[in-house]
This record gives sequence, C-alpha cells and structure tokens, in this order.
Amino acid sequence: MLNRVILIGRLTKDPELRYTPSGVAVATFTLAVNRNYTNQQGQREADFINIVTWRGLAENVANYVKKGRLVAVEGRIQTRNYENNDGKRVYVTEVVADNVRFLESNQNRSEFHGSPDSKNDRFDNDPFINDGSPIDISDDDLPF
Amino acid sequence: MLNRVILIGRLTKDPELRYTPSGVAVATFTLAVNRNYTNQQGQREADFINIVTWRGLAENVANYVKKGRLVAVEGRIQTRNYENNDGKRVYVTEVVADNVRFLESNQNRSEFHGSPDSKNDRFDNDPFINDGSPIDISDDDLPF
Amino acid sequence: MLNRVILIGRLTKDPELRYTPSGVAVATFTLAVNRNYTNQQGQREADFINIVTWRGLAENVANYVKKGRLVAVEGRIQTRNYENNDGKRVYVTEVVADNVRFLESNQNRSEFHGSPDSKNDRFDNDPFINDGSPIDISDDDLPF
Amino acid sequence: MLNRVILIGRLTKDPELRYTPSGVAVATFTLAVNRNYTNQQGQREADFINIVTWRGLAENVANYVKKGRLVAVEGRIQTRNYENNDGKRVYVTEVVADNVRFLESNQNRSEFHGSPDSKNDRFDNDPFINDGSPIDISDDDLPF
DNA sequence: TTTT
DNA sequence: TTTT
Repeated sequence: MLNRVILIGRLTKDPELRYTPSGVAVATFTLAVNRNYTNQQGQREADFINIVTWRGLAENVANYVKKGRLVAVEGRIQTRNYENNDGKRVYVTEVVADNVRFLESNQNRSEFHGSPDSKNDRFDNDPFINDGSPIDISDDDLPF
Repeated sequence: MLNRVILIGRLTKDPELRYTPSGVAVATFTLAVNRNYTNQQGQREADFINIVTWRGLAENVANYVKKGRLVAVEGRIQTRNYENNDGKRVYVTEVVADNVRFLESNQNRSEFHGSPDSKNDRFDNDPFINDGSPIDISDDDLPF
Repeated sequence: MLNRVILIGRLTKDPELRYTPSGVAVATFTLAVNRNYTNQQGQREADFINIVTWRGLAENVANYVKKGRLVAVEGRIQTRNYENNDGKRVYVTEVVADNVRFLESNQNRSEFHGSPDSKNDRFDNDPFINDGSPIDISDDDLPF
Repeated sequence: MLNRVILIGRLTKDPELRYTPSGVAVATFTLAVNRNYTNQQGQREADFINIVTWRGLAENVANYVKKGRLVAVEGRIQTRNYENNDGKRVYVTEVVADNVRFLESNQNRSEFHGSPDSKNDRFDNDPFINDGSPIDISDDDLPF
C-alpha cells in the first residue's frame, strides 16, 4: 500500500542518537510544523511530530541538524505499541524518515558549525541527506 | 509550514460518525496500510492509522465507505493531547483528511449498496469525495 | 531538493518496453488522471501524464499492467530536451516512477492473466511493485 | 483521481504576472529543482519545472517571490495542448500550484524588500501563501 | 496520440 | 481495538 508523508518544520530540540543492541544507529527528534491558520485566540498553533531515522541518515541528522533549524522530511507513518511499566499498552504513531533536507544556509547561524570551512559544510548550495536509495541514473541515449 | 500525507489502505471497521456540540459532523476510522515487506516470520505487517474527517466529507465517508474497502486518503498529520480519567496526559497523532477516494468498483461488493441504481452510486466511473476546496477552473484563453 | 509526485489514474494504452544500447530496460506509458470537476460543457477532463520506469520495475510494469488498469504511481518530475529532425529543440516533462501499485483485483479482469493460478499472481492481497529501494527493517528492541 | 506534487527549488527568474481577458490574475515561473546526484561529468543537474498560480496566490507570488529564492510548491500536474503558429500541436506539462511557501528569511537578502518593515513582511516567522482553501478548524470539544 |  |  502507499504511505507517504512530507513535512517542513523546525526541530524542537537537538536530535537524540542511540544504537540498537545490534549496533544500528537511530536518531529521533520532534518537528514543530506550524499550521496555516491562527486559533480563536489569534495564536498560531503547531503539530509536534516525532521523527525516526536509521543508519547513515541517523548519523548525519545527529551531526548536522540542531534545535530550531528548518528541515524538510520525507517518510512514512509508522504505528507500533508496547507495554509500559504499569502493564498498559501504549500506542505510538511516528514518521520514519528516508530523506531529511536542510533548508537554511549556515552563514546566519554561526553557532551551528564550529568552523566556517565550506569544504566540510554538507549544506552549502544544495544540502541534503538521505538514506541511500539507489540512484536512478537515466541512460544518455534513451530508446524513446 | 508544509504537512502532507497520502495513504492507500483498507478500513479496519466501519467509520464512526459523531457530531460536536455545535452540530458539526466528524467521522473517524482506522486505515490498515500494509507495509511493503514481510517481517522475520514471513508475515506482512501493517500500520494502523487513525483518520478524522469533518463536515460533508465526514457524512460522505459514513454513508459510502465500509470496513474492508480500499481507499486513498489525502490530508495532514495532527497532534493533540488531553487529560484522561486518571489525570494523565494522553498524546494523540492522527491524520485529518481533506480528500478520501474510493478505489473499488461496486460490482463485486454486493453488500455495499442496497440497490444497483447507478444514479445513486457516487463511485461509478471516477468516484471521489473531498471537503469542498475551491475548484481551480483554468480560464479558456490563457494569457501565456 | 525535494521532488515528489503521487498519481492515481488509468493507462491509456499498454506500456511500451524498450532497452537502452547498454541493455537497461525502460517501460513507458501514459496515465489518464481524471480531474475532480467537470468543465463548462459538463464533461470530466483528464490530465495525460507520461510515466517512465526503469530496470526491474519496467519489466514488472510491462508484464503485469495493461491498458485501462487503475494504478498508483510514486515518482519525481523530470525535464529534458533534445533536438528533433527539423533541428528544433523539444522540451519534455515526464514522471520517473520508483513505485507503481496495482489497484484492482484480477477476478473481474479475466483477460489480464492467462491463468487464474494465484501463485503467479503478483497482485493478490497486497499487490505492489517498486524499484528495489532498501527496506527499512526496524530493529526489534528499539533503544527508545 | 489523485494528482499531487510537492517540490522544493529556486526560481530561475522573477515570476510573470498576467491577466486573462476576464481579469483573473495568473503568475507563472520556472522552478529549478536540483537532483540528488551528480552526472558522469560530476555536475549536479536540475529539473526545470513550469509552475502556474491563479488569483490571489498569483498576486502574492508576483509581489513577494523573486529570482533565486527558495520555495516549496504544492500542486497538481496539468497537461494541455494548443496549435502553434506553424499549425503544429504543442503539448505542455506544468504544475498548477495551490500553495507556495517561502523558505528563506529576509535578513540576508537585502535586495528583496525595499524596507525592513517587518509589519509588511509576509515571510517573517512562518511565511506562507496559499490559494485560500477552507480552513479546517477543529472543534474544541471533540466528540471522540 | 488518450483511460473508466 | 485492527484490513485483504
């Protein structure tokens, strides 16, 4: 079946990087996605969406993305459930990202990278990080 | 910010139609969205995603869509929280749909509509129901 | 940058399967995607969108999808241009699909598969074909 | 049928604003959407996608978005055709946007707005402009 | 050049 | 609490 999510928002905190017992990297963070309207009290509200990323993407996210930064996230909705300490079943809905794109240049965020060395700056020009899906290189001489 | 979800799956039950105190229709249902792979035990797993629809779309969903039917849902992720009876805060993540599209013809689901009257059949040919967004009628003589 | 397209529509013809000089399979077809409204003359109009698929997905599409069938397509918009026989530059916009999902069961389309052998039927239950992106298997014991 | 496109890219030129004979505003621009990979010559390539916006959204785009700016576009693919001066039929594929989101703050683009008056600055904080679809205000006391 |  |  089809399950596709695209979000643009800001991280509410720095991502948390953890590892599974078998050593696989997992990074989690929450994205604040402002709604397009204001409520009766005239305030803009937001949805706070939990994001999970795996492996190389997790490590990139942990290294390069920080609290407050604007990112675009592509992924799918995942649901799971577990028993908590009180023996109650807890239901979780989150987004598993396969693509996280950084949407701000670094000039105006000096706290972000220690050095202004643009060779080490993954986000110059067209910054993006994904989970390494196979690249669809089109053949030069198309048969159509 | 941008917040867009597209899902294809099957309803786990008939939708539930309710009304707010002010009389606005709300229909809710759960969509089972099968994943594209099988787990270690060789079973296909699914995500169970809660969907909310409002107003006319809610009434259409309640009238025309039933347990087991295949639908496409377009919407956005919404998060909210409330205090439960134990005084604990419960966090909810669900999809607010603005478009629900019915993906099966009715010939092979005789229990669905009482009568085969195609004039009353919203899902003949190109069945779809949405929440009434303004139609983008393009002008016949474009200035470009 | 982000470039994502999701379509549901019907094939206007059988797909065409070709091979590049280096032997890579390419299948092309046109999707008729009906619009959600009728024009001034009361007729429903459609967009006719050209789809390109590569490699294994191309071969699956060529084998299993036929004219008139309803499919969901996920992909990205691609633009390219070439010089035609008159020496004029032609600009092409098409969708490169990485996922094509079949949305109809086969019972009611007897011409589709020669035999009702369900072992050869890719579209039983949860039919789908994609281009082989890496599967996101979540670890059983999550560190969060 | 379903037809959804989400793009992030930069305008190749300032938008062009025109009016239909009946006085409806139309703005058009081209979005350069960089691909996620580099070609054999090590260069990053882009898709150049034509965007059309109507009415209020057209006027907002024309007023606030300029060449080189980063935007997110939501819309649908539209195909149309017309006869050119040589009597040949020309086929056009473009994206009709219903939402254009501005993704850069204005501090670092002094040429953008004549004045730094933040009260007139549509893009402070959560900048976005859409085509005025009905807002989905959820009721405060949900019946579920 | 278009599908149900 | 889950669909085919």
